[in-house]
Amino acid sequence: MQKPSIPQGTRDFSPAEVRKRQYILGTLRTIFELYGFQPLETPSMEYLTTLTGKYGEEGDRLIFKILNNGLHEKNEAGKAKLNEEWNTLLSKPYSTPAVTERALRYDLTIPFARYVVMHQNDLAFPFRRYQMQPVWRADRPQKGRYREFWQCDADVVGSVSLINEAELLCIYQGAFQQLLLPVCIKINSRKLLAALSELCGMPEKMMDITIALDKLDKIGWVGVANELKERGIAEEGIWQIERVINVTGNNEEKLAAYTDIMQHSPSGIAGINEISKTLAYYQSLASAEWQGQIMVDISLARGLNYYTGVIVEVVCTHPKVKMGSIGGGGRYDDLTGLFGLKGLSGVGVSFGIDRIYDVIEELNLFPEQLATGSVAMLVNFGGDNELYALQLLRQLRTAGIAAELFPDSVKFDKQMKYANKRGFAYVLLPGDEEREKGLISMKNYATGEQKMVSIDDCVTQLK
RNA sequence: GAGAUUGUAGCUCAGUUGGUUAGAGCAUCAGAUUGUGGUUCUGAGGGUCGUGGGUUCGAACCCCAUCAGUCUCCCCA
Repeated sequence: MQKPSIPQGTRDFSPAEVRKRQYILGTLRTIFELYGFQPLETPSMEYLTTLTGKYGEEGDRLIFKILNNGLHEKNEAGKAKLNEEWNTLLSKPYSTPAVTERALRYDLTIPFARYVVMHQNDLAFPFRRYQMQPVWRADRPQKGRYREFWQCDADVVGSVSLINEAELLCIYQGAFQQLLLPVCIKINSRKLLAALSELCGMPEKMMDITIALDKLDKIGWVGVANELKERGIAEEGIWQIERVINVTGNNEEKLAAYTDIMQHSPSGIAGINEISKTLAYYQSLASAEWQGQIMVDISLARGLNYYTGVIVEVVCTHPKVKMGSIGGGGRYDDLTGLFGLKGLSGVGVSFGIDRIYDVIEELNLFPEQLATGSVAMLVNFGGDNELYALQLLRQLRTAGIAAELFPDSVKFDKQMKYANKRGFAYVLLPGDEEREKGLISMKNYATGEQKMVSIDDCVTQLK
């Protein structure tokens, strides 16, 4: 007999975990709907050609590929070709259509772009959608990183207004407010990062500067300066970057200082305007009760290289929590251009629900009542009592009370132990005496108190 | 792609310099108790010590290989 196990980087979600996850997903869904976003689902698999080349060289390697079916059914000519391609395949990191032409979804953004292009005639732009589905990556799993995990995205395409950015900030605020998580939303613009590399006189080094800068809160300025040096940035450039990093103050003060430093850079000024306009819209739309702060942070970079405008990232500020970002997003111009639909700009945010789950769990902020299933269990006393129990069960369910009958007429204490483990609020005892009198004994399982009541009273009390 | 570390009962783990028949707790099942759970008590079942070689009179323990898990770096969510 083989020992059962599940593939590396995948997880089972037990009932209590599913409930907690659904609590998070449900909260997000309610918010998305409140802001007028529409639900979208796309297939678990896409054509490999849809996905390759969209996530960079590293990304291509991490796409889960699906072996073609019917490989064994090929005719002789097919077999020869397959043999040849198989050998090529083994010597190279990528695949060939003879062996694989489908792959598991790597994220939700590219399938969304594909969907928008395919359905452009049916959609009303600006189109806002939210999507909550699993994605797969053939990465080496480690703490908090899985090969199968869920993403929760909300995006708007077909509008360049910064009102969208402001609305997405509000979605973050509203969602984390409801989930009781204290957060800080960092905001930056890719245009500012571009301006920064201009300031160094090395616009072509933007990626290097961005990657190094992103590590600021992890390795500190000295570490970043070293990395910049290694990546070939001149002393003069590093000095310029340090000058910008050293700017402190509230958002207005920071933006004013950046304006001063970058006054000769058109993209710098554009980035600053973008951020301040977004914040202005946000002020008008924001609710006074939201606790989370929004902070301009020029060291914020975000990994994906398709962002072109405002970028944001959410971190939990609770002192007990040592966790990276729990959400992020930004604007990407021309995402659909890859599939032939030019000039459509989009902006979106993503919630890292596995991390959000871990944080809520650590802070013990899941609502208590999530853990319950059925309210009551009926003990099975067998014989005529079984039929009596079934009638009662029907009445309870008709009244909307979640209840279940122990299906086997086994020893009493076994049924009671089962009830205890399941954590029912009440156990109902339809035995000989109750049946003859047309009553029911109900036992409160928390207090141990038990009484015999009419069936109507029982239904009323459980409601 | 690089590195560290761990594989012993369903689960969590002991197991001494290599030495009889490999242990504990939890879980399961049975009984004390055929209409009263959580706390008790008694007993039982359950292991090819990840796999394959090697060293040895003798290997869970030492050596080699291999597979798998976990973690770190890279990168990312």
